[in-house]
Amino acid sequence: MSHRYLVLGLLSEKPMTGYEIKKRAGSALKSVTNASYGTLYPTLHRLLEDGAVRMEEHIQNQRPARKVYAITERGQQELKQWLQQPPNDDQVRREFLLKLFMARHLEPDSLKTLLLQRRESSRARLDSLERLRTTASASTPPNQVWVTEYDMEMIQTELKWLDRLIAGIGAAT
Amino acid sequence: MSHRYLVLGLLSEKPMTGYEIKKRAGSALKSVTNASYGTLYPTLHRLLEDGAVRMEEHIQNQRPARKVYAITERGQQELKQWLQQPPNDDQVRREFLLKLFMARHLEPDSLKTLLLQRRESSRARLDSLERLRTTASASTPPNQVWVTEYDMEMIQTELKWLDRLIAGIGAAT
DNA sequence: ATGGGCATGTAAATCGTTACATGATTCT
DNA sequence: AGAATCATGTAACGATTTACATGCCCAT
Repeated sequence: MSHRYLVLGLLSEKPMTGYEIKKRAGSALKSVTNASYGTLYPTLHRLLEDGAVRMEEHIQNQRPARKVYAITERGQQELKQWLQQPPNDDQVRREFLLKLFMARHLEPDSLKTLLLQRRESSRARLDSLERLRTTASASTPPNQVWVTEYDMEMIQTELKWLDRLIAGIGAAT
Repeated sequence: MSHRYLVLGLLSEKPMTGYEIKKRAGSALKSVTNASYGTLYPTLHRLLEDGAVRMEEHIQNQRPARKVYAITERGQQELKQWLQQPPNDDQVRREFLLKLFMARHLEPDSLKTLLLQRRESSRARLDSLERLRTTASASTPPNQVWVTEYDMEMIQTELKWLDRLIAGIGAAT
């Protein structure tokens, strides 16, 4: 039940709506999880039941009310306790790598397409991280910057590796 | 249903038992998935039903029979078709990074422990990859080597990043 | 003798995605 | 005019883990 702590952690920064949590999870924490609304909203409801968060409804006309969630004392405590435990191992599911692993069943052209598309999306991700970084105010906690740096370095390493591969298969043709 | 293709792909190398598939998935393909027996065995049964694999039982005394699975023509075809499709995005769940992101709620000592333990397990993983690499026979397909190189470079990048962080928080004390 | 590796599997519970439903506002 | 963003949520389905069940063989 790790999304519980994702949500709790984001709310410990500042009160937010479900929608905002999703956005933030999808930018700064993209390498941590890919949670969808179908996970996030029920998690929020559960947290509310358990008294780990509190909710304030801001009614607007003709639109769904913004439900702003804030962490409670109980929630803070639960979060801190969870933080003490050693983290579980990373879980991954990488179809791209799996396909590469089986590339021997692939035409050279399809392989090249696979690699080029990966490079494209990695580049895009790197750009968005760069934007995130320059946007970050001076008040951004250093530990959050560390995570962004981690992501950027990983992607840069991947890009170099991709470029080498692409050059390699190009030469072999 | 991506484990279907993981299994199919491994069986396209050579016939194997469920147990062997698990081992191989846990070494060469650790960065692709962390499938457990509870996923792998039912996947194998399903594949058999669908005629994508065939099974041969090798009875031994006093032990469960080894069930050796091999890919069929149908399976080959299905695998190739899947390979043509563009891969889904990577899915990740990284508690370690999430905890780091929230490290402001953590005592300096706990933070240091978190980082040191991560370094330890990353080192172990790097060692096992190095062993995998030196063990790899000359007949190992190049694309499989690429995946191992990918993993190694990622982990090396992570280790450098970890060392920097650890030095940084050490200095701050 | 103790632990690790070999070797199979199932059932319950949880977890998560996808697709759907709804609709105003603001930017291009 | 059309696309994107804001904003909530549910239901059905599918995927996965965890825990359980069983037991021999081999090396230290």
